[in-house]
Parts: sequence; C-alpha cells; structure tokens
Amino acid sequence: MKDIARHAGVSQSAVSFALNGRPGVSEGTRDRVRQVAEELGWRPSTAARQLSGEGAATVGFVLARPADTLGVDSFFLQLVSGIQEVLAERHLGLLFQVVEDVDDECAVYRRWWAEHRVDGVLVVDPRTADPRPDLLDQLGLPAVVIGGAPDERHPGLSTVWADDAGAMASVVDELYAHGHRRIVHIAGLPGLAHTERRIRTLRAEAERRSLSEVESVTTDYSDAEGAAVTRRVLGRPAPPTALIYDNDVMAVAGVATAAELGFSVPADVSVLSWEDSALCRMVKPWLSALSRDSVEFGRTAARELTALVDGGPARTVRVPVPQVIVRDSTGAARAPA
Amino acid sequence: MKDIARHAGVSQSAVSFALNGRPGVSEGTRDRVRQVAEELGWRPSTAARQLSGEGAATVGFVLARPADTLGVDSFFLQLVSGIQEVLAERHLGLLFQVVEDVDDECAVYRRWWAEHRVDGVLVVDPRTADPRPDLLDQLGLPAVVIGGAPDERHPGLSTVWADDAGAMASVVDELYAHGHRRIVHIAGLPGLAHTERRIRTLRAEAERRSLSEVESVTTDYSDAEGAAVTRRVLGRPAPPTALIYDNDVMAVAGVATAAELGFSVPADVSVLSWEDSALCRMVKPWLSALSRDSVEFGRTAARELTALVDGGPARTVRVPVPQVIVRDSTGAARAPA
DNA sequence: GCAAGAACCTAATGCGTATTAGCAACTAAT
DNA sequence: ATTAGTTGCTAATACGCATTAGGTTCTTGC
Repeated sequence: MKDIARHAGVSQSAVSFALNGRPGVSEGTRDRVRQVAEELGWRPSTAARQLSGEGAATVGFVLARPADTLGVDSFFLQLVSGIQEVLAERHLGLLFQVVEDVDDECAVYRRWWAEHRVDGVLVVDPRTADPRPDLLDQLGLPAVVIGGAPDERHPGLSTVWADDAGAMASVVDELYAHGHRRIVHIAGLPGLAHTERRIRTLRAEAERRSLSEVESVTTDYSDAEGAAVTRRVLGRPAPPTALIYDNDVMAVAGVATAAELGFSVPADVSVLSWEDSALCRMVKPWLSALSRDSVEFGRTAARELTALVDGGPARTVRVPVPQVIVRDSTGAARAPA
Repeated sequence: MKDIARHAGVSQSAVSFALNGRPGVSEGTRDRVRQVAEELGWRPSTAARQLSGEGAATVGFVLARPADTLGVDSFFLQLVSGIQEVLAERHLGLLFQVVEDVDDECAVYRRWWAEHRVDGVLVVDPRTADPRPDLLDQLGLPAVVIGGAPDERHPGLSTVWADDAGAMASVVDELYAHGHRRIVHIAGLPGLAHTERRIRTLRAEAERRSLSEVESVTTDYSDAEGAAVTRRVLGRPAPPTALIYDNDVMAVAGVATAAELGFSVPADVSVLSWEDSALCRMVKPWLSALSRDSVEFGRTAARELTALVDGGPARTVRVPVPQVIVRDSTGAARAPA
C-alpha cells in the first residue's frame, strides 16, 4: 500500500479509503488508486487485515479418521466441493486437517481458535456422547454440525441435518410392503449419531409391526466387514430377505458375497445401499440406493457457517430427506417355500 | 503476551525471549513466564507472527476438477492424509481448494501468494503444456509438483514422481511373456503428463517388439467411458487379449462390460488396473493392479515442500516404482484358435 | 466579506508479535 | 581501581492494514 500511495501521489490512508470503498476520497483519486493497485497486482495481506480487526477469512474442517479408513468414500469430497463453492464466493479459505480421533480433533480446534487461525469450523460425523459441541460452546468458536440431530443443549451451534429416521421409516415401509419380514441392517460405526438414529428407528419400526427378525449390526464401514457380516447372516437357517447397507462400499461387497453363497439378487435377497455413487452402477445388478445431494449439503452447511461468522443467529436447518433410487437390487421377497 | 508480561512482572520483550528460547532472560524468569503462559492458555497469533517476518505457517493444495468427477477416488484422500502427517508435526496448516480448471487454479495461486496466505503449494495432475510451473517460477512461490516427470526447465520447483514409464515397460514385458500380442490401454485424461508418459512408453515398447495391435485410448476416467471403450474394442473381429485401465473405476466397469459381452476374465481377456484400492477386491475376479503407496507419496511431497519453504534447494525425488499385485484378473493369453 | 460547513486529504495510532537498540548492575581482567 | 565485558532486563521499532482524529481548501449562506 505504501507503494501504491507513492505511485498515486497520495497518503496511505487515502489508498485504504479508496480501495475499501470508504468515503473521504474523490472519485478521481479512487479510480487512480484502483488502477495503480491493479497494475502493481496488489492484494491485501490477510495477516495484516486480521491483525486490524477483521477475521481470519478462513474456516476449518477436520476429518477424524484413521488413514486407512479414508479409502473409497465419495461423500466427503462432494461435501467439501459444495462447501468450497460457497466459500470461494466470499474468498474464504478452507483449512483442512486429517486426524486420528476425536480427541485430536478437539486439540486442533483449541489450537486453531487460540491462534486465531479460523473464524469458524465445520464439524462432521457427530457422535453420541460427543465432546465437541461442549468444547466449541465453551470456546465460543462458531461452528456448524453436519449430520447431527437438532441439539437444543447447544444453542450456539448451528446444525444441518438430514432426516435419517424418516428415511429409515419409509425404507422399512417399502420393504414391508414388498413382503420382507427378515431384514438385516449392516450399519456403520457404532457411536456415530446417525448410525444410532438409524438403528433406533429400525428397531422402533420393527416393533411397531411385531417383526422379530429385524436387526442392526455395526461395522467399520469397510468392504471386509460388510462382506463378513453378509456371509454370517446369509448363512443362517432362515436368512434375511433384505439387507440395508449403511454405505455403498459395504453394499457392493455384500452383493459379491451373496453371489458367492449362491444367493441371487434381488430374487433371493434384496440389497439397498444407504449411499449412492458411481459404485452402485458398477456392479451387476445395479444397486438401489438412498441418494442425497452431498454437494448441496455442503453448500448449505457453508452458508450457515458464514452466516454464523457474520454474527447471525445459530439455526437448525434440515436438508431434503434422502430419496430411494430404485434400481435392480431390490424387489419383492421370495414367497416362503 | 501483554497479560503474561503483567502477570509475570516483566516486559513483553522478556516474554517473547522466554517463550521463543532466545537468550537475554534468566532461566528462572523463563520458567515463570512459561508457566504463566500455560495457565493463560496462550498461543501466538499466527497473523501477528506472520506480520513480523515469519511465514504463513500454511501450505496450499488445489484440486482442479469439476465437482462430478470428484466421485470415487481413493488416491487423493490418501495423498492428503500422508501430506497431513508431515505437516502436522510442524504445525503447518493445509489450505485446500477445489476449482474447476487449471486457469482457476492459477488464479488461486496468484491470490494466495499475493495475500501471503501460504508459504508454498503442492501441485497435482501435471500436464503437458502446463501453465503452472511457469507461473510458480515467475511468482517465486515455492512448490512441489506431484507426479510429474523431472523438469529441468524449472529449477526452482521440486518434483516428486513415480516412474510410470518404467512400470509400463515392465507391465508390457510381463504381458508379452504371457503371450499377449493385442493390448489396449484405456488411458486417463489426455493432457495429463502421466497419461502421455504411459502412452508414449506403451507405443515404444510395442514398436520394439513389432506389435501392431497395441494402442492407447484416452478417456475421462469415468466408469461410463471405461465401459464404452471396453465394449468397442472387445467387439472387434480380433479383440485384444489384455486391457490396461488407468484407474480402478474404469477397470471395474471394464470387467463388468466384458462379462456382459460373454468374455471371461482372465481366460478370454486379462485386465489390469493402474490403481489399487478396495474396489479391486470388490469384484469377481479380483483385479490385478499396480499398487503404490499413496500415503507415503504424500509424506514425501510434504517433506520436500517443507524443505523448500525452509530455504532448501529444489530437488527431484523418485518414489518407488508401482508394483504389480497379481490377483485373479490376469493370466496367459488364450492360444490362437 | 466572513463564518459555517462540506469535501478531500494527511498524520497518527493500534492490532500482537519479533527484533534491535539501549541501559543498568554486576563480574572479570588489567 | 578502572576498564571491558557479560548478564538480564526494558524501551522502541517494524510488519501491513484499518481507523480515528486532525487539517486544509473549497463551497455555501447570510
């Protein structure tokens, strides 16, 4: 800015006024200053800006996953892609970090906030008994929880969520209508809030219909566990007629395993993936799946966070319920022999 | 720091000396200051630090991909995971951005550097006729190119690369030894440096052996194009006996397509994936694949970047050649009828 | 023709840290 | 006993920007 001032023959203050659209400088001078700034390729130093009161112009995103679990997962890249779209408009940066577990994640939040590195954070994979909302509340770090249930205990946090429970209920409705009575839900990580929500809802729906042979089994989301559980439950004397997998990776592994065991999909067993992706159309039969717009999910979350950072109120917004895309892996239950 | 100084009864300078391990303060005072800082939960403001000469303590990573291409790709998350491991040790942040194309990517580099937001960047997906190395050279922005060939035209840039050409040569060796004479390489995006390297090497190897029915076809890496190309080449009067796919997604799509067309893998046609992931073990037969350690790739790149940022010389380091993991999708060519 | 006000600009200050220069008290060497 | 050197600290300054308080000229109203 000193250089610009010199080139334009004015003071640094005038330059600041001119470039920030403040009054106190004539239009002629303003244009001249702008032009010089342009020529010099000037951009304000974020550090200096931040030091004089502005925010860090950055939001944080922490992914707490062991490196080897990071494998095939289209959800996060799409989510991030949507987040970026919104952040880019406002020239906000995204500080990204991968850590091992939630404790490390908390440590990262503490550090980021103490160092004034971020203006807010996006929190994913909310859990039951999650230490993060308390911490964020205590720190006063603006945050949007992605995928959690509405949480009235932390009025400072925004929440963006999809109605997993409603989706599960309608899935069960559908399966029941097609004659399915024995259903196994190959769930994701225990402890994740949405895993527990789905499990609870499934149990409730089963009880409502007095179905005794309906259950959920938790896994680590890996193809290996997906296959193992599939093998186990299909090996029973009265195997399930419908399998609900909490992600696409396990669903694909499950279909392969079913085929090995001589089960035909969907004639012998229906398969539904709770995550839609290219994967679902890469196996035969194509997998029916619950589809959500992850990119839009990210956009919504980012919008909420920017609103929060700008001093807006915390809100709880619901994104559309995931829709079942019926492909070739689901059908009516085989009539009992 | 003002608070710490007050609590400890010394000047701010003393606090700075004490906390940064500088001489000019007694051990007693140093300990006292440290303790007060600890109690107050003090962490230096990165903005202020940066303003007084330190770097931004951040490196940048731009992914230039349309949102819908981001789908199933394990490579990047693993790469980033490795990068993070190294950066976390030194408390460096990773500023991440997804953009549409290389031009946008260049704009991001300009802005980041002008705003002093990053100390260096990691560049992925190098291309033929890539504008980025020139730009980075011109800007003086420290950078590590990941996956490019050694580039003596830009001595300021570090390069971390795998020997694709060597890997392709050995793959052809292997296939030739097993009797394959008609080989189709379903390549990735034209314009990507490693795509072109593989294509060139394949052609050279074919010429060396006077094989006329060897070719490469470029694609957009999608399962759709992978399937389409597979369908086309297997429909020929003399279909290839070996298919090399530049990623796992296309390989899987290719196997499914081959099965549809009545080709048995590997009896009628061998399939090799140039990317290993859980996907390769999710289809039958399990796919033989070229495997590389993407996490270690990321670590290496991050290490080179930190060295560069610390003022070290630019280097060109080679990571181990990808190894062929032989599974069930490759075998001897069927003897000509 | 003079005061009041507006328009345009400059000077000065602060943000939180690192660093340099300076200063006092004490120690070692001549 | 005086000087030179060392130790342990404080004061002052810079970093790049935003902002607030001043200051000059120009215009307007009576």
